[in-house]
Amino acid sequence: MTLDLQLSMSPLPLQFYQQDTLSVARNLLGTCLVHESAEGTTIGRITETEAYLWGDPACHAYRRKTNRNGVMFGPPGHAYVYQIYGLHHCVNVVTAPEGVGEAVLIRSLQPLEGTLLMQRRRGTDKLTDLCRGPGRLVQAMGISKAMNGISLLESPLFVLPAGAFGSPVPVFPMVTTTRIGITQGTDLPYRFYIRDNRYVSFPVKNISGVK
DNA sequence: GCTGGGATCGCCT
DNA sequence: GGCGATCCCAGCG
Repeated sequence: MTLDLQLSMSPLPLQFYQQDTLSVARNLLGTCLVHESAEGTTIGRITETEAYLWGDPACHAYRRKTNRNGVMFGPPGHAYVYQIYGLHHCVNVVTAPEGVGEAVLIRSLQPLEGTLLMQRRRGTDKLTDLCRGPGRLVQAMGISKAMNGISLLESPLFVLPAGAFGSPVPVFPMVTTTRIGITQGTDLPYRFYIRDNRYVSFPVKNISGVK
């Protein structure tokens, strides 16, 4: 199938993001994140996610709604982009009904289209370094803080179902572990990734279950 | 108004 | 595997 035909596929609909947050985190594995920018189109298969839930001390929305986390309290199916450590940005998909602050962090992608553009944006040729890690993938995809709050149901930023771009749509083994880089809620098994995939940030760490 | 911590990365050894 | 860069914002006063 050509790129044009692939892109004619429909983005994941609102109903996808209305699933409970852990289901969204699991079901995002294997889907394809697309950004149609002025520089060109980049696409990556989602290989690693983390869920951040209501009542979860590691969740940015744990305490209350603020300017920074406000988008998390909005309707599902939107992008939550924030800056971390003053240098990098991370992208989440907002889940849960309006008023409930939950989201899924996208931690890694397998580059599928626009890899030359990704290499230029990242300043490296190494395929595995383009989108492995939340800060890296945001840079490779050309996602900016200005995109905080935009809808994920339409261009320029959206997700195509698993099965696009020759994904192994049937089944792939999924690993469930604790989350990376947090100091609270470290025991919660809210991180998911595709097993044996090279494009994962920290494989096989604190494995609590393999499906 | 000030202070400290944070869902990271790249470079160094 | 360790560490420095670097800045927004929440929390406190």
